[in-house]
Amino acid sequence: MSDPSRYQPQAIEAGWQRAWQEQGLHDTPELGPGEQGFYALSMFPYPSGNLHMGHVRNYVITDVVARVQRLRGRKVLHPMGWDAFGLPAENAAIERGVDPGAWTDQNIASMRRQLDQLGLSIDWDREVATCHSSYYRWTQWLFLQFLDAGLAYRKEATVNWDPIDQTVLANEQVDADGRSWRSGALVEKRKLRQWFLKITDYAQALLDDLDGLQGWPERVRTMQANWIGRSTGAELQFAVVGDDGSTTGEPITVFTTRPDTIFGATYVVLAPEHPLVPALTAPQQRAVVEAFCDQVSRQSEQDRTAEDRPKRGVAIGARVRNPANGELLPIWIADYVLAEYGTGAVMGVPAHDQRDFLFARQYELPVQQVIIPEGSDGHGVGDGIEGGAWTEPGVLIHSGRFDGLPSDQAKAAITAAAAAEGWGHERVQFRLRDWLISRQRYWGCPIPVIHCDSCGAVPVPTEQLPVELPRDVAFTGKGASPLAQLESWVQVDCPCCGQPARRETDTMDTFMCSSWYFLRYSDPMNAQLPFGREAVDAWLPVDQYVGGIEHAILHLLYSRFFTKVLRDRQLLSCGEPFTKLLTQGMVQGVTYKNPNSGKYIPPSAVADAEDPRDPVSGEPLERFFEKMSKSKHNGVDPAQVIDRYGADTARMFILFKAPPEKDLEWDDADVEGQFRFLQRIWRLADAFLERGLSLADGAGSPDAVRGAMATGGGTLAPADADLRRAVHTAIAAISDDLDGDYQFNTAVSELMKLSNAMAPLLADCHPVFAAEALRTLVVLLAPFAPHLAEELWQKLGGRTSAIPSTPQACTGSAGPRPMARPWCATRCPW
RNA sequence: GGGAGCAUGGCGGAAUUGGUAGACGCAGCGGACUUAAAAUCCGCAGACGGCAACGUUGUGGGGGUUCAAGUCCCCCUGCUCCCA
Repeated sequence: MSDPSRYQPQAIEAGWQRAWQEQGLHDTPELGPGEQGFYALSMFPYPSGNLHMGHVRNYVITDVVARVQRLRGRKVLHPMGWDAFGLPAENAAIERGVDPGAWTDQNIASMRRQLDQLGLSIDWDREVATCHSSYYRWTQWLFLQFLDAGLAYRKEATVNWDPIDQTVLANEQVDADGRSWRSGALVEKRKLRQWFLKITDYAQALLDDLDGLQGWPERVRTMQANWIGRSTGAELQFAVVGDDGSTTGEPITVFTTRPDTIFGATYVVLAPEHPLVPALTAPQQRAVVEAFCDQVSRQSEQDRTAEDRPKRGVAIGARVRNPANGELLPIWIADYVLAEYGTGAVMGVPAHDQRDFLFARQYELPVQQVIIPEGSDGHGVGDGIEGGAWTEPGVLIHSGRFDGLPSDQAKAAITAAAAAEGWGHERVQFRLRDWLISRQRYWGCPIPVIHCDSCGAVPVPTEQLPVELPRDVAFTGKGASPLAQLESWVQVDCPCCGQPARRETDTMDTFMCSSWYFLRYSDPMNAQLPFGREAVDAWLPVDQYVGGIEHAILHLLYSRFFTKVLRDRQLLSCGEPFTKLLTQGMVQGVTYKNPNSGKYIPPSAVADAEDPRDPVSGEPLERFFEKMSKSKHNGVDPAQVIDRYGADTARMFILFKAPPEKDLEWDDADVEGQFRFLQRIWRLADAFLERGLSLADGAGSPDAVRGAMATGGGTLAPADADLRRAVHTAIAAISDDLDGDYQFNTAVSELMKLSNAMAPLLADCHPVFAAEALRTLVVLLAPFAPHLAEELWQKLGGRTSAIPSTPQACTGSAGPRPMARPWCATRCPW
């Protein structure tokens, strides 16, 4: 304990963190004209107040990337900030009466303290918090850009309402079970007038540019492509036919991806919300239709469209003419047709669409097969229609002049015929829908719009920004948003006509705030603009983005959309914000579960990990690894790990235990092992010093080694040769592990191999080569365990920081610049 | 149901991309040091057989291509993720 030569991280880490801070070592250097910097970015956290292991893994990975780039001589931007709007602050206000802003600022301060203990090389001068008006005035400014570009609009829509959080949600924020991504509540449908961003205008560009994102994981690109969901099909018009056989009024336009099956249509279905429904409904059907629409409005989208749910519908008592063959078909409305998708109307082809098939069987509608498998002779028509629809492509039958055509040709031919005859045209359809950004909550960025009876929705003039969130509001958790209840804030004069008007009381989806923060970091103090063109173009796109896979669609898609819009507004040059993306795996904790009771047992209550038993009943427990969570009692507190082993051990463990993109199983025994490894390095340095050697005055530098080699005539003693081989093998292997893919786990194992090889050789080898080995080990270690590397560098006689902040800083002869060379070396020419 | 991915010792994971499988670490075992323990150091370690040299076998299962397969191709099983 009192032995000063022992490795005691607690005694050294805080000091180095202070030294880096004081020397401004992690400040972002100015870029010269045309100079290429390196932008390393972690997804910024919500300031919950508690740092968890997932954060630690995220930021350590990015930190290593940033430190390696600095060692290689690049100018690095490595910022951090806070995704600080959101419901937890507002809920704290409702439950405990605290001010959401003050509550958030406290959490930021406390998380900042925890982050600082990790020794991250962050430029805190560029810190942003989305809830500060110095930031959100620009979120509002950008919203007005969207408005000006015609990309923000307001419409009445059936929206997802979260009954727990009392707000609407975007489609992306409702999961496959129809539950809120945040509260987990089953969302309800409500009709409200809401703000949307026209992300669909960029659907094609967002899809096309995925191909260029070769630095992204394949599966993220696939997920985005699926989400955008492009399909080519046709819009076909079915004329409505009156009782006397004449066509009347507006035709019904259906969207289909299978125009080749039009001869198999036996009915047409409208969404219950379709605008033509009231006009077309026959008087005798009106009551039943209205009852049905009312009932559907309470169903979730999932309930309506899932293939395995029963389909329900009613005929509305009107008919259309099939434009392909003139047949009269009944019009139905059904729950499985959605108003928001396509045209809100489909043609029912039960023979070749599974949902149509189930619907037709339910209501005994006719089935007409018009596609047969290729190579079939047409016998057994109707086969395969018994159990379900034949949905594969094939060859057309019962399709008049199109008989015999294969499906793909028939699609084109029928669409062409429709266009020529005026009853349809080709149509590209996207699954992606416009982004609903209104939220009926207080703790968010106010939408800078004023509603005037005579002028309509008027943008707040940019010189009046920010529209500040009022602080003197009452949080009841009931009724409308607190903003809507604050008349003194709501009442305002119209900027257009000066008449009394009312502020928009909705705030923005927090994903708006996080869709451009990476741009603000390039120019965080700018008081005239969200960012200057020069600054943003100098640093963007982000070279390496690191974050969780859970943002594969939401945040990453929205950010790409923002970037493209801002490029088209001439505010920046790049079309994609993130060149390379690393999605790190989860950090999992050891979990004990009683299989009989289903209860989770805290690891601290388990006496014997080899034979885990329920502390109360003595029943044997299941042991496995699962994402850390309070309810499973399997969380590990980063602060406790740092207190016990130091930040360097925590960093090394996280990097070594698994490749970065894979899930990581937190294991205390392995943490112990990492700590032992760092101790061995410490002892290695002690042994070196005990031999009376040092790294002062460039000892062991490439120049010194070259000199010794020349003097020795190029021949090496066996111990010297072995040592040099180990050193340069490690340099090559680690350089390789850090190029392209980040294989931190094998890089750390190479450090271990090097230290294992050095231990028995160091005593016998030539001082120059001993110095070379130790010097290399310390510098190779620096990005991973920066505090220890600094301490050893100083202890061994180095005078300045081992981690140069800028290329200029490493030109001094006493500095470690010569050591930066190992990162470039590939093979040792012995 | 559709799409993608994964499967290697007791465990986490390596394998220059077709070339000595199991690097590195954890756990384990043996030894040194110690009155003892901790710490540290040295050594062993896929499985089976053998005192040993060594032999056989071995990357979820089955088949194939190749001088050579953990790696490439086909089928099967199991798990994970995304979409329905």
